Amino acid sequence: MTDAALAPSDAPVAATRSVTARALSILGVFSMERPSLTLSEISRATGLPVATVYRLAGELEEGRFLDRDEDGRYSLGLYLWEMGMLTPVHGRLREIAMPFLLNLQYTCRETVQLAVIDGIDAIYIEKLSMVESAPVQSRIGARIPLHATGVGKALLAFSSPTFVDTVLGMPLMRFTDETTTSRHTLAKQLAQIVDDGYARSRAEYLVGSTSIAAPVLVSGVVKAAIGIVNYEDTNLDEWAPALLHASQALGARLEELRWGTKEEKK
Amino acid sequence: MTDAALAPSDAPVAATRSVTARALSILGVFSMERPSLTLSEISRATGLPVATVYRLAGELEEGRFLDRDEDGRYSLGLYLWEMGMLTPVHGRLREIAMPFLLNLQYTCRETVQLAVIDGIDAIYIEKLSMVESAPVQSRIGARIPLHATGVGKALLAFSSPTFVDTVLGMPLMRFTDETTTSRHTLAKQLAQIVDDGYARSRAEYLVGSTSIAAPVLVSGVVKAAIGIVNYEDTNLDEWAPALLHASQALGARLEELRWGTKEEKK
DNA sequence: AACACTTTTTTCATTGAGTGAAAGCACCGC
DNA sequence: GCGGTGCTTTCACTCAATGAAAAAAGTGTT
Repeated sequence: MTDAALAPSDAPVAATRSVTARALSILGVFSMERPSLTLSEISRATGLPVATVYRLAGELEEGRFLDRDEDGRYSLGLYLWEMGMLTPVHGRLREIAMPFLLNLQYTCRETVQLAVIDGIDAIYIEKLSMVESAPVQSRIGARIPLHATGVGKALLAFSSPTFVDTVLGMPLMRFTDETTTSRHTLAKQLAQIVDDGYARSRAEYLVGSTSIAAPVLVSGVVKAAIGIVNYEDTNLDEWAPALLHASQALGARLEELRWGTKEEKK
Repeated sequence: MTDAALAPSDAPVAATRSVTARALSILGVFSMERPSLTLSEISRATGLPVATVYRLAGELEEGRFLDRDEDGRYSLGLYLWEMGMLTPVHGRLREIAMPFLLNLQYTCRETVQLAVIDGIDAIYIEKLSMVESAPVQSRIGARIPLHATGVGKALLAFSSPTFVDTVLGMPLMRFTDETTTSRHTLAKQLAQIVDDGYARSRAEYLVGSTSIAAPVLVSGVVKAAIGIVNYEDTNLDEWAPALLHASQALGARLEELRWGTKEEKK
């Protein structure tokens, strides 16, 4: 990505008038690709005048939301990470899921992942891998399409019909030759997944990657999905029983812990 | 914690005049103990007028920094978690450390933890446990004293003399009967730890918990510490070789990856 | 070492975004 | 129906945020 991509013309972004929104938009310009930025880069990326960014970034730094290294480059602060750890996805889901994921990982020794739905994407909440295999696409925090991965399809298959319709109503992006882009085929696959209890995916999102994934159901609604992936294109079905056991056990545990959460209204 | 603890009188907190600082202070009132709050609770906790909190929280919600459930309660938003994942501790440390931690966990099957220094505390960055053993004190994101835990002492022992002096200069809080509170004794322990290459701790912070921990050195400076803990008071020294292997391998890996970081200036 | 260029920091007069008291609603429990 | 509490909206006032501009500090080129 060149600097030109951040030219003011490309950034009608923060046409917002409110101070708060401006400050938040500063935090928003950091990304996996650009984990640290200079003052003027932020200014260009947000479309805000340097002087304004200077002041706001200063306040964010004061609040420990931003760090500034000796070169003057800004990066997201540790405090932000600490807050992330207070978030429900972490405290109420990842924390509780961890022992189940570890046990599963221990059993099959493949990469294990946990994902949830956010908007019309899936997000990886956790990924346990004993090797440094990490293709960028499957980093923790990464957003991935619901129609083209194991966990995605597991999440979708057990979602409400109206939500499925919404997703099927949108263009199904193609990522590889194997990506399912036909609504009809996908619908059939989803039905099959419900039948089987788990989803399979081969090279639909990333060439060479294979996965199986099962939903985590709490009182009948999908809260997450657990997946097993590898990047060697070997068959994973032998692990289906272990996967199902883990996802069901986690679901049961979450149900047990539903200390007064009234989320079933949804 | 009663609600009285949040009474206005206790909260001269946000005497700040700046809008940004006010908005950020709203995020700051969420904690492990209070992961979700109502509008008026936030108002009391921050000392800001309800109307102000109403507006600011509304903007934070718009920016997806806060979530609001159907009951109107606010909680920290998923976006905040996503940002946490972009933070250096996650992307540059945890991500890289994970395979090493998993391998260690796989070897010894005890709880494995990763911690770094922040200010004069240690912070747990990761904790891998196959059982739901989690005492609140050792949650990921929790701050713990440098003088009273395995990872803490490992971090401290390999820190710069000036930093050690700073920490020894502060009151060493007592947590259990076993906590080392004498500067002199602690200094001797630290020297011993440097000699041994790893730290030991028994019930110094939490009764019944035992741990060993080794520093992760990158170009000779401590960047983190890896620890093995259990809560059954059994001896862990048998795992010292595996622990040292993991921490050294991680250190080497981090050194290898230091793509242009000029942190050695420090 | 002087020059052209970029980035960061500081200043300051101007103004409109943020403010919060107060009133209006909504929702309890009694 | 009636106090009590919490959430939302309004609005006149004002002070904090603004950003152009100048100064300062750095970076690279000839």
